Amino acid sequence: MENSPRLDAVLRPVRAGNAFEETVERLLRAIKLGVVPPGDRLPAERELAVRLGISRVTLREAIKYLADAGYLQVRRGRYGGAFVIYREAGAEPADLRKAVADMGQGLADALDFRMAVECGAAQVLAAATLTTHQRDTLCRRLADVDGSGPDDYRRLDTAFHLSIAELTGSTLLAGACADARLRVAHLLNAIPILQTNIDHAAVQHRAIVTAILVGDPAAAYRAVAEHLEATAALLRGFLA
Amino acid sequence: MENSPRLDAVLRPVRAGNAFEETVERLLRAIKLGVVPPGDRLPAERELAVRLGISRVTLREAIKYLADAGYLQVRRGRYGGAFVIYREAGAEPADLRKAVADMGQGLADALDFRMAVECGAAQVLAAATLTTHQRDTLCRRLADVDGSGPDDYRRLDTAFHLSIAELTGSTLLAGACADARLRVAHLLNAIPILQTNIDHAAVQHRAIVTAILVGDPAAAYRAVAEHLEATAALLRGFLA
DNA sequence: CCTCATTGGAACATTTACAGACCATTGACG
DNA sequence: CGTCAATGGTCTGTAAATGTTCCAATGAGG
Repeated sequence: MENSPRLDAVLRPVRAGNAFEETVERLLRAIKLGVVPPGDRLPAERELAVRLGISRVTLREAIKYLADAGYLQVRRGRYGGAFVIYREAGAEPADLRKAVADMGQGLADALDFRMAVECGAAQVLAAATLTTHQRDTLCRRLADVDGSGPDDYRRLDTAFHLSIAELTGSTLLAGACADARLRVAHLLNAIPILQTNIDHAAVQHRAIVTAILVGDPAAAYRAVAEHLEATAALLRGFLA
Repeated sequence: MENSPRLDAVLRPVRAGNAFEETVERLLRAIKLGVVPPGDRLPAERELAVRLGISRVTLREAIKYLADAGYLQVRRGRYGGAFVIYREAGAEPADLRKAVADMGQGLADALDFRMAVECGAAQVLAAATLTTHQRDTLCRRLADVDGSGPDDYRRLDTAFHLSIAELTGSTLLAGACADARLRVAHLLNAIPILQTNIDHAAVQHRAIVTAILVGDPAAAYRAVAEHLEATAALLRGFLA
């Protein structure tokens, strides 16, 4: 019996890189996913270092790097901090084509991963008994997306999708969804935001929320799958 | 707009502990999952260190610890190595209760994660067009479990479940499923293997395979969810 | 019975990461 | 207009982890 695939899956690297690299990656994720919106600041260094479980020195190196790269602006003194100054630039179709090609095999991998993990999260949430607070949060996030302007759309759309995973209460699941989304985030950002797409997405978002509130996992799956398949098909098109 | 929950999900600790602790944990999981069956040996230190992305010194400390704890026997010279001498002892209900209590909040987290990710994987696979080879592999893994003896049951059951994720072709998804299963493996091992459960599981396994082969994601979800919910409910019972 | 490739064992210098203490700056608020 | 709390900036010593090199043991195969 071959057990090499499982061996590879289990005996994989213990750590993705050194502390500095992992920290940069983590902060970049928070920035690109809009967890900390442009103009806002990261938590204070001392607090953030504790959150991330690293030393302040290492954190500062990562912040320095991101400041040099143009993502953060650091200001001293009380009411200072590391402010997000990054804003997603609209990419050219040629750039998107190149980005898709660069991912190669990784694109299908990432899309499948995202599909599995977001569908799973929605179903888990639909199968759970929700508190009033959970229902309210979900509806509020939906309203946020619907009421957003062009500048905020991506960020609030991301917030909506991630909140589904977060509401399950599983940090592992939330982390997986955040990871999945980040892997395709730069591609999604390169797709122009058309009113048609927004309207279409709004209908699908509402279907997802309804299925979850009603407690229908099967409907939740169909709604999420349909929603994600739309963008996935668009991206896959660039591979042909 | 509150964004603290998303902030917690993304800005969480970069590393679970020091390299030594993480390595011990990783090896222990490989052993308890049966990825390296009793009597077999781990890969050579030099190779394993590369696989795990750590130094040989750190790996050796972890191996030393596991040898002292009675999981491994280390032999020198050519054809030597670190041999697995651990055999799953039927755990006392008290031990299981303690183990469940120790996981605390992490248990619900892990169970939800596993549910989401395994359901998602099965649905992705069911939605895909499968090659003959994929179908054969799936059926073979199912047959392996059905034809297994008490000693091999856990290991082959794990192999069956993981092969679903592997067959999607997404390494990210396979990794997530392996991770999910590893987190509850030691609890599952503590549950006695009853013929009733095996028979019940066999029916459910067959339902999962059928749903995937037929290409029915909804049925795949129901089958996997029902299968996982059985053990999840059992474990949750120890929290009450 | 010897050889030797392969394996674990041990020591070294170097790099990375950490913890903690202290300094410098800022701006809201009294 | 000064205070001072909260923030980033800097330094030092310590511990952890690494990379490298060499040594020691083993046993299948010649």
